[in-house]
Amino acid sequence: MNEKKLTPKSENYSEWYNQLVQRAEMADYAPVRGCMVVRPYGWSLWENIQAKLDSRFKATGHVNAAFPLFIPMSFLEKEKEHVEGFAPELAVVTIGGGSELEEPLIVRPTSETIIGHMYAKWIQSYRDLPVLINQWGNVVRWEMRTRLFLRTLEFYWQEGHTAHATSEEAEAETRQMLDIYADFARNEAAVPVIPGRKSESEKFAGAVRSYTIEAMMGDKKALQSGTSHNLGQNFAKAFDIQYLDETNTLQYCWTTSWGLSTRFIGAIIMTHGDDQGLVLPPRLAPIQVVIIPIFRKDEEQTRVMEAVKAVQAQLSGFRVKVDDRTEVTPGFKFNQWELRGVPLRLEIGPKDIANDSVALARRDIPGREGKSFVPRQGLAETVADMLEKIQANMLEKATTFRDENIHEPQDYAAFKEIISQDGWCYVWWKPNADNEAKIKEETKATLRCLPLNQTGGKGKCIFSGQETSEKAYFAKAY
RNA sequence: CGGGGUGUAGCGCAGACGGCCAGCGCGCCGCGUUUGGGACGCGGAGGUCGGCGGUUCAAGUCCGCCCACCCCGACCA
Repeated sequence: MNEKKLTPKSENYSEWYNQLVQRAEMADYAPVRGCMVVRPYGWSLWENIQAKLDSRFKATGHVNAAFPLFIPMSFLEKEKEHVEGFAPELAVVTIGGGSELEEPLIVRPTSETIIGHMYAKWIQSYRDLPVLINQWGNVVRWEMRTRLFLRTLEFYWQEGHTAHATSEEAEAETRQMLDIYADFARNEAAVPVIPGRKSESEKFAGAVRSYTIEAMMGDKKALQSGTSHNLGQNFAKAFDIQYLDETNTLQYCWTTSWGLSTRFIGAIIMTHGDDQGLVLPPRLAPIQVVIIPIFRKDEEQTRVMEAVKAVQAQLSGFRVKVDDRTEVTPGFKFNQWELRGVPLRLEIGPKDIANDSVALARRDIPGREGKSFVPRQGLAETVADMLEKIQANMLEKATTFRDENIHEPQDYAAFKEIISQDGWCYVWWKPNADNEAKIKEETKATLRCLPLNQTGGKGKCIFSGQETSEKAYFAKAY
């Protein structure tokens, strides 16, 4: 931890990740096993993620609310698959105020049940539909193995829960939210994702259909980065969420749920990070431009700091940080802000003042190539333009990397070979849970998704050889 | 829960055969010189050696039990 350089990605990827998260002050280990403290820099990134998602939710008619952390144990038991799926990872509260509770409370692992309970109260008529509510909160799942951001006992997320009059409407909502996640991932986080449907064995406990956005990390492992579920009438029936339709007939609602968590921060780190540290997409970066003043003598300091103030004012439209510490050298600051992934570094020294210019260094292009000297005139436009270029370049680089590592083997032997080298396989697939399990056992690869934009046509299933019209992605995953 | 490993200053570590004052690097604090790619000098602060018990004149050091964490497997956003 005290060495100056990070462990290189190529040497030990998970060590690189662990060091980076901590050294960049994104998060730290909490005193409780598997729990994390999200530090201000990490939380700031999360707030920007929240803002981008929340505005998309609002624009599509959703409203926010807050439901309780505690859920009666019995609620979970009302939906068979749901309880089976979550029972092993529940935290249960049995004592309150010093005395044994009549009914144990679970700390929510997700809120379908308690929200379903409330929807049953609130919904009476088709006129009450649809109900489109989102909640920002935390949930607890007692996981075996944990990693900062990727899998912690407690994590932060948003969970949307909607109720509709028809199956078609619920499916449309499920797909709409998946589209929103995909759009957010690509256009705000520069994380290229593949939207698709989960297989039966990978779907959410209690869902009819689950959709996912899958991303490829820097070690080529897949990360499920957001999910959207069509719950059909499963929860409506379990919780009596019913409405009277136009013909005065009692009907069960059709519900959905969709979530994206702080795990996505892990996706950003592992999609873009390099051996110098984080590389944050400009649209989400807590700090977009860091200004580093450079001076020797007091006289220089005065002049430089004046120029810094002026430049800062020019850049008031951006998230700017001036690093005016005098106890560390500029070189130290360069490294530190690169570690923390700030997209653009702006240097101002005596030479720049003489030239009426500033030096700009792009985080996405290391070294001299990424550095340029630009005039002070029109600096705001230059910076805006450069941030856009960085954002675009990051998406392009990540997309290229991903596509280079997706292969289309023609037989199972080739499939195994690719998986053993951590590549992704895009193959014809005839849905079959047993075969899926066998592949997982033999190769450790799981069916990541059946992508939404299928190439069409027919082919022979990579495993069973049966004719099929669907293709699937297989990969090792987090 | 099975297999392997580690607990000594904030972090990373060193401390033969037990021996008296527990050390090194980084970081931290003070002063001075520095400052365009991780500065340097001098002076400081900081420790229940994971816990409990045992052996011994004497225990980071040997023995036992416990605890915590890490890595590898079975579960997962």
